Amino acid sequence: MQFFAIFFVYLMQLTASLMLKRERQAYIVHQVNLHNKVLSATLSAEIDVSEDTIRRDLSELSEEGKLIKVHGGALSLAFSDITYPSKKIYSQDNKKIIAQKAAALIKDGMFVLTGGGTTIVEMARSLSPALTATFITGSVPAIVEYMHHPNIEVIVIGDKLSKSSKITLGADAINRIKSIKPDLCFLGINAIDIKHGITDNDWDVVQLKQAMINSSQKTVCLTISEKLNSFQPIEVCKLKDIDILITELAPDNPLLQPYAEAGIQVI
Amino acid sequence: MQFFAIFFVYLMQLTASLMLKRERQAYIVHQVNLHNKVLSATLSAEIDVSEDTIRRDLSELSEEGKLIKVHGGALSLAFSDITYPSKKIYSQDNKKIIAQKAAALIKDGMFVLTGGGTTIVEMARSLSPALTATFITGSVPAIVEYMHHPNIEVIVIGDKLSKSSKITLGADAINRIKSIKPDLCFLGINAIDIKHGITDNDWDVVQLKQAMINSSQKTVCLTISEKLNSFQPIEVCKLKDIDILITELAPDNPLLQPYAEAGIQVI
DNA sequence: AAAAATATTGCAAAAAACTGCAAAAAATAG
DNA sequence: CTATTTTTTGCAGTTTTTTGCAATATTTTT
Repeated sequence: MQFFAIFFVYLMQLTASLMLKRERQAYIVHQVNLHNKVLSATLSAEIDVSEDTIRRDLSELSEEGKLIKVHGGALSLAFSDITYPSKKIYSQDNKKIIAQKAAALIKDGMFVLTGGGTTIVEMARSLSPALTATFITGSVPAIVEYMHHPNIEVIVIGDKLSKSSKITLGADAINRIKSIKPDLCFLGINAIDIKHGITDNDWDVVQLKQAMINSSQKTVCLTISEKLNSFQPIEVCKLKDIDILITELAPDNPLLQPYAEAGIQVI
Repeated sequence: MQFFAIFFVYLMQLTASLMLKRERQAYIVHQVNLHNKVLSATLSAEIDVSEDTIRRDLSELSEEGKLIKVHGGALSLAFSDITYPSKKIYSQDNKKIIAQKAAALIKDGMFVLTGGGTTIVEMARSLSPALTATFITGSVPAIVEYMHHPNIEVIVIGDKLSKSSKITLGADAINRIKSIKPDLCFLGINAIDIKHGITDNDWDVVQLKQAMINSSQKTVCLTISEKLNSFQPIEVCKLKDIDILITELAPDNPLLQPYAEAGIQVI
């Protein structure tokens, strides 16, 4: 405890004694880049100056484009609006990578069951025009994509259309899925995690996904790596129930090792 | 010693609970993009703020176009973006006229069965946004239109998708149609004529149309006047089996008189 | 049609930002 | 080294922003 006391006093002296404006601002920029955010109150306490001074510093640094000033403090440029669109495109690219890996699994003559979601639609777009296979789905955007393909057959799963997810949901859809035995099932997933398995946030969607997994010979899950190690309220299935996991990452990425060790083929 | 305890607690609070507004909003956007939907209640618990604050955040983000605010939470844009073909086939004003006459027949709470074809799609576009009804169809373009309507429910008839006609066709579709009793059935027709009744040129489509007509309380046929008094190889049904005929012409047009005399209500 | 959940609105308290100003510190010139 | 100018800083009063609460609508569900 004494050590802490000494340490603390040392810190105080360091910060309090000599801090020129330049020095102080450099410190602030450093903190922002380190923690992605700073609070005026914290800085004011850390360096021993009034909040007014901190505010003036933040204003200047903001003018210089070194950080983003917000009510109560400042954020790193990483939060900038500029980052958002590019991040979105980035995510779109990732989905393309996933889509291509997934499309490569489909061979001529296969029966393929697919769910909904943007990743699945992307996969539909990535299919080779020469592919001849049968796709079964209740996802309207996917149907539209498949419809434009020259050689694949499309079986529509009917039922009540969910406007939010744009797929058909209900007992009818589930029954129909139970009556088929596709070779492959592609599922865009919302959350996956070693402990909870695959999870989602919509009861009806979960019912359908469970039926899809049960009917299929092999289940392939598609997800961007951001969704790895996250979970949601409702369990879809255990990890052992899926066969293949596809992300935009290289299969040997450390993030994926736990899943590989759980017996899932990671692509 | 006590001072340190207080100091640490202070720090923890700063980092754990206090979240700058912008930061919080960035987190919300991230969550929405990741999981396609968020609930106000969940967010309020996750970040430790009142639901009012979350709602205000969602409103602002919604204004900025970063997500779609809905009752209880918000949805990702990506999901709603997927389908907006918006290819305005300002084909014929005639079809618009027909569409409007047809749309006027549909009252709140009705169950409506519709076929495929451009006229039906045009009708879907002419529906009042306030209309609350249930539409049943196997036509993909129609489904896409209905999906964009705020208040109608959509039941999709599943089966094998015919790429030429963009509707589902087959025994399954027919069976499903047999199991329902819609108030109205709208049929875009290919040929009508006093002697042969309603005729078409695709065997499977005819099977389906027959099932639709048999199931429905009332059958409404839509056609541009060009198709009047023409016929095709396969009979769909007799004139007496349909109830209402809609064309772009005024009801008292001489061309339509034979049909009126045959007992059909001409609009 | 009633009950539950969610939204909206107005309001008040707290936090933060801004304003003008004066004192202190630093820089500059003589 | 001193006097003057400039910059920086803190302070007090005022304004704006943010947030939560309560009362009231509205929507969704049963």
